[in-house]
Amino acid sequence: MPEELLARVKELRHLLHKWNHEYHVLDQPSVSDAEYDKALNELVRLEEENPSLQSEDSPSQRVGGAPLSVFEKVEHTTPMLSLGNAFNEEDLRDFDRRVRQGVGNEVSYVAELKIDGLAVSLRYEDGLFIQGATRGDGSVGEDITQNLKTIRSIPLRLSKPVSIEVRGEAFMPKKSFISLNEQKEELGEEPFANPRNAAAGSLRQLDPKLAAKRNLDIYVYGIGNPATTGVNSHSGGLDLLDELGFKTNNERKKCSNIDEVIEFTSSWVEKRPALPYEIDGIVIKVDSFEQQDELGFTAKSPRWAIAYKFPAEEVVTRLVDIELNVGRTGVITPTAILEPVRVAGTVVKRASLHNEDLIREKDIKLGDYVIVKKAGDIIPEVVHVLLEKRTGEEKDFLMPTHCPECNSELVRLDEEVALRCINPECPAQIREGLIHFVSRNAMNIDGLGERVIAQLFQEKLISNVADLYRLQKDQLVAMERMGEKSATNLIEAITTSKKNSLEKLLFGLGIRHVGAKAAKTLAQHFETMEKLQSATIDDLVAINEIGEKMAEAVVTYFHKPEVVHLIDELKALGVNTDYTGPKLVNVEDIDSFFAGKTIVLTGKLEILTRNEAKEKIELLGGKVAGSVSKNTDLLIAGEAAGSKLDQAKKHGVEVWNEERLVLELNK
DNA sequence: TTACCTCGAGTTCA
DNA sequence: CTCGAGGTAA
Repeated sequence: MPEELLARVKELRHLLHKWNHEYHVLDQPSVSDAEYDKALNELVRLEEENPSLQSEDSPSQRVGGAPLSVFEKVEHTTPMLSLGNAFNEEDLRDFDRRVRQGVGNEVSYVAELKIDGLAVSLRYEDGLFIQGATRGDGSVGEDITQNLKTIRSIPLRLSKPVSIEVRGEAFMPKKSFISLNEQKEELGEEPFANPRNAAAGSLRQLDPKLAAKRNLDIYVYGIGNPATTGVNSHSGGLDLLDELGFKTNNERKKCSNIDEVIEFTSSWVEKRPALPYEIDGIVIKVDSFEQQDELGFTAKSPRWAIAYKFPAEEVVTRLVDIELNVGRTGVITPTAILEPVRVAGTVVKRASLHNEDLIREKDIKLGDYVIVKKAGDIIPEVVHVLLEKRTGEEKDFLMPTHCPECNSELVRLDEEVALRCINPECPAQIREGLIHFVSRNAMNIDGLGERVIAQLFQEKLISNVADLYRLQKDQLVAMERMGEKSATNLIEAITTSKKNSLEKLLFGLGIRHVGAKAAKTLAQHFETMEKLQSATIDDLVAINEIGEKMAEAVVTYFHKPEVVHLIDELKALGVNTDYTGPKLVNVEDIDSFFAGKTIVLTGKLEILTRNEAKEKIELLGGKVAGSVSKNTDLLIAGEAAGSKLDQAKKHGVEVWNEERLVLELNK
């Protein structure tokens, strides 16, 4: 290989990297577009002619590589959580109060624009972009590396060889959206509904060459593994991201109190339309990482951040009808059928009305003009009726007295708002139950959607969940819109689902009060269906997280003769009924001082954060409680311990200092 | 709840 | 080529 060639390729890459950064990140181009394109074309040509020169971080990657056949799943190293929402000033002040209660009054916040796009994660190793993924459910997303590489403001190589995972929001600028839709219309194609959908659609293309044409952009706003970077605050993290060559959003402000935050949010309500991209709110984060750690997380979101959402767009339309649906549990849900109307970027035709009380409370009549908005900008909601638009032609809506599907009498169980069909043979309930059984969190049978289930049920090919495992391929092929290929895939998916761990089956069965979480707890504790079937109420209540209601529901369920029969059938058909997930370690089996003990932390800890301490204790089988009682085994008293220390003395509880705790933890 | 992409089925036309 | 289903995102 001629040396000049190698040198030229290197030079081109260097120049293109530099120009790219100037243009897309700094917004200060030093060369014309034509010059850039010329260099890029030369590089692409040289690499094509000399395949040995190709490289993952070459700017030539921006034009899009070979099409993919599927998106691979990727597990995020640290989960991508969603944020809690604030809809008004009061919510923000509540948030501030909670934060200061946790970490004291010395708090600064960083307020940033919340870009309306798609959350993505970007992984770099030794400064090289190696993988990009969607958020997915927070822990597992899809690998969209090839498409993300076509976004010019994503650096393929960082200014320093660090290994880092960053998070950002990919979006389509308003301008690109408008011109893309103009192009589409010229070609006679359907335009995209809004920039966010356009961006999402672009990133879901299997062919990255198409994504490359879509002019997407990104703002990077966070680091997944900040502990490894040496920075100690969110604002420091953003500065680091700038330094590494990422594009961050400059419209951010460090605020020393909540009033400044509120002023920032309200100033953007007016400035929002003038931005070249869409935003749907403001994100507020506690700046200090130490304080973030101290605040920790709730089950679904960090306690140190919140998303302020701009007031939702409200639109007037007419409610033409109310439809009734029977759910899996027999609950009757009324749904408003609306005259189609555009709200917040999409056309809304229906909105759930939840129950009869809500209809009465809002005094909704058929034919009323109503205000509609999208709560959290996603779920449509009828806000209220426009009484002044009443003509007298409106009709009262009456809840039915009988099930719309099986015509049996509906009942309202005491203290419940819902009206229910309690006929266990109600076809609607059976059908919905089957749909639930195959759904993702339950048995997860791919290719079996609502429609196919409804069709199978209609044609009496299945009448309970065991029948699914009796289906034959030729029965499927005989159905409408079901060919050889689909049928094979479906049978395969059904067979695969037999191997599922017990909790999936338990959740799928749809026992009252047993959701995905409880199903897992039960499966972990009992490990086999037989043991669970013979459990008594006392056995169940003894388990943490299982209350009386749930215990009763479980016992009642397994005592029904038809359930016993169903489970026998499933077993005979080869469905696994054992727990096959990671083994739950029995607390008594842990060889640790903390096993089975209840520990309370108080005062200011110096070595560990409160959360770290809690996690470590729980890992060793201990339980961390909030206040001291006679059941407390041990109190860890940090600096300036207060009333809890007195309480402990009163109850004769053993007291340790933090050092002693750390020693024991590290044993 | 709606929009978007992808896939397979079924139809139409060369 | 069109249609409808499934899966994913917000």
